[in-house]
Amino acid sequence: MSEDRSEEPKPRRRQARGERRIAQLLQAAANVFCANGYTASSTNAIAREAHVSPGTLYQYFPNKEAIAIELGERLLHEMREAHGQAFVPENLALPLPRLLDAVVDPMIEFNCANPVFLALMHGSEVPGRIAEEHDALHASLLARVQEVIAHYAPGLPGPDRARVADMTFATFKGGLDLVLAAPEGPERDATIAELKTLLLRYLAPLTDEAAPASPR
Amino acid sequence: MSEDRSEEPKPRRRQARGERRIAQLLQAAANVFCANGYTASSTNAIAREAHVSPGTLYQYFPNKEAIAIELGERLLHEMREAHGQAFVPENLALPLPRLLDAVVDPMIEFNCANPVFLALMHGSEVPGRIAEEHDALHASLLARVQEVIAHYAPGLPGPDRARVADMTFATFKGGLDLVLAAPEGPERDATIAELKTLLLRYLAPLTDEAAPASPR
Amino acid sequence: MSEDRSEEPKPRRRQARGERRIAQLLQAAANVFCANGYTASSTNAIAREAHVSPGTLYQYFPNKEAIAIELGERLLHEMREAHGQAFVPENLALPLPRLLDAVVDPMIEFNCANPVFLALMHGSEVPGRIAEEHDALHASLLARVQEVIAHYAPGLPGPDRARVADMTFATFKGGLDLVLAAPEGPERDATIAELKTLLLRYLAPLTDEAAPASPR
Amino acid sequence: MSEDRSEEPKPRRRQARGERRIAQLLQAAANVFCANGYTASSTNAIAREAHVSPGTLYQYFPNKEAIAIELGERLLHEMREAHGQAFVPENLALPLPRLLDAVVDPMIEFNCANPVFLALMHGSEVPGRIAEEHDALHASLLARVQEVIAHYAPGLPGPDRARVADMTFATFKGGLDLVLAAPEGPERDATIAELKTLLLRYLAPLTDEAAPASPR
DNA sequence: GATGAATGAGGATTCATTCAT
DNA sequence: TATGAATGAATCCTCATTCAT
Repeated sequence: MSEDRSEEPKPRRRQARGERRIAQLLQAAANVFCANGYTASSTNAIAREAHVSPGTLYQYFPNKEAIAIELGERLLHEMREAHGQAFVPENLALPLPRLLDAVVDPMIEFNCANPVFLALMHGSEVPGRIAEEHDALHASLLARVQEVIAHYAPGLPGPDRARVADMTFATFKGGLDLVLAAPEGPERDATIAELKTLLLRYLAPLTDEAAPASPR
Repeated sequence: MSEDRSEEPKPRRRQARGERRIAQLLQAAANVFCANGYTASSTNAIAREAHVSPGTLYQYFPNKEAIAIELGERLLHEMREAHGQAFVPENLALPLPRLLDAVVDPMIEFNCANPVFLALMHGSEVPGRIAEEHDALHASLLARVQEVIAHYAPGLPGPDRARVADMTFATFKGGLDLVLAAPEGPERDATIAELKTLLLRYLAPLTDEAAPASPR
Repeated sequence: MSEDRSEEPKPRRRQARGERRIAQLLQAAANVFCANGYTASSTNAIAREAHVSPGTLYQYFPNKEAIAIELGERLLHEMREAHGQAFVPENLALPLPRLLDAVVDPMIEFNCANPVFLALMHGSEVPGRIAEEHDALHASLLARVQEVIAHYAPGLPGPDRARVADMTFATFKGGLDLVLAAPEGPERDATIAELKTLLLRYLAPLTDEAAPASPR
Repeated sequence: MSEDRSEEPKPRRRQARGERRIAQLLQAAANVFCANGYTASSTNAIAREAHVSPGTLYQYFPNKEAIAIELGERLLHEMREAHGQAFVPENLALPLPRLLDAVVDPMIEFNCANPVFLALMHGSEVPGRIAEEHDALHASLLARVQEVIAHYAPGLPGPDRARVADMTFATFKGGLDLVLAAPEGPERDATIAELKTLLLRYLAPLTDEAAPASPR
């Protein structure tokens, strides 16, 4: 609050306030989106949750969609910064079960801490048509999965790899729903373990060159 | 539901007319829900799609939610009637890959023919809190999965079985999204095959006592 | 109001009600447009003036602009029906002063009775850029003026005729403002007379081949 | 307004700065009013156009209306200073056609250079009720016209003179609309010439005592 | 002064639902 | 039964204006 006079305090202050407001609004949006889903959330409700007037909200975001987009981007960055090391080369060298731990655990942790993330991924709730807004979020994560798969199953042709990545990701999302729905505690832990088992069983044959890749 | 033959036809007519209206409205609702998602669908739009006035719609359904519920129930019944034999004892005796074919294929077929089904399951899009309306739908299907799992892995303790069923079902839903998003044709077929592979790899160890259950 | 039972009364009633509502809404819009101008008039205010809810207004008009358009068209039709005979061949045969009486008087009368007309012509208040919505209204009237001028000054080249028509019409509009601003009574009458004098002096030389056309 | 030379420069600076701000804001307002009309112009848009914050705008003007008023007054002064000599006695001695040139040409030039002027005269677009804000502007110009007419037609009784002045001015405004709407170049020039013809034909009989003043 | 964040009432428009016919 | 007119609260968003810094 007191001005440090050897620096540029005015703009700093202003921007700091603006940033705080934005964060506050995004947090409020996260709460409201979680509670009602994106479509059913109103900008007025978000403003109310943030204890600001609707006008204030619109000073920072041009419309509802922009809030979701910004929220998604922030979450993505946050996730990368917090758990980005999951995809470092060292981890890629791990055996699959360990890699799954390294990738899935922080991901789940992050989603437990930020349940909006899933809410945004479920997006505009229209199946078979993913809203552009959430596309980026989705695409970015999918790319990660593809990388890992490419590393583990280098022999897999591109289209197959894409399909496996899609399926892996879809499965993970489905499992994540379950994890978030489970009450925190042993039940949730067991669900997490089960999800890892599922992914492991699915992906192990891809990397296991000796074994017949698929029993079909 | 079963037809009593040889009785008073007049009231039957009335009911028949009502039934036709209801079917018409539900079909319209299905279209609209598919196009826009449940939340973004308006009852006026449904009435319009059904070539009926809003007042008429409310003569058959007390509110929007009731439409979704009834639609879900009908779809469930339809699914049971059309593909209920998937769960007959004969199928339960099949080896797992065959059972998967027997269960998954009609299920996917049904969902391709009735994409609302998935739309309703995604429900009110709020993760971690399944709307009561779609609960029944969900629960009913889950029960089926549990039965099959109970049959295939009789030694599995109850809680584990529930968890496996949940996970299986969640995975199936996730895969179904992918299938419906894929363009009809070879791509969709490949996605279906992949989904079955996934399920097979997940479930096979449960039933395959001789084999090492899990590579972990 | 009473039902003639040998005809189709139901639809008639409905349509009649709708028509009445539309008329009521347009009348309300006329009042509000007159009082505040188009831009500053709110649909809510129009609905309030019509003693209906905003929703009702939107059952008959898709948006504010549509109200202005419909209002303009109705006024135009009304004007044509009420005073369309001003342009009949008999009048065209009159000497210019009589023609001016025949054309200007009913026009002014109509505008006194329907002051919205002018409000709509002033349109979206942006000079040099006439809103499309009111264009039709404007164009239609202008065409009439051109016809008369073409008849009175057949030797006038096309572009000149257009210019004269534009100027005549602009002048008339300007004079109309004055007329409407004047308090009803002798002052208004004098203003009307003055406007006719103006128009006569402007147009007389065009038709009066014998006289020296213009002192310039 | 006139500069007192050789006095304290400090306060002058401040005022100078304030003056610059005001000029900047008024110029911005002019642009915005021209583009959207008065009603549809927002103070925020004006501030933005002036590259200034809304707060700054309100430091110089108490409200939106005050901006229009001040703008109108400045334009009036500017017009007087730039073209005020149009009304000097020498011009009044000219024959009417020459006087029209002397008065109309600079007026049109000024309006072409400052199209807001017309926008403000059209004012709040409500016909038959001239907003007080623009009243002054209007009245001032009208007074000039009255003077000229009084000079040219000294025998005209007061009320008639007022009416003629009103009509002349209204006509001029209408013609000005046309002029500004015409594309710069020969078309605009022709429109200007036509407007002068119109005014000449209207006013000539007033001054031309020999001729029968009005054919009515 | 200058800033720009903040306000909250108000604007256009929609929607679930009701009601008179 | 069926209609569609009617409702009014709620939606998204804007704007004139104020205020703390």
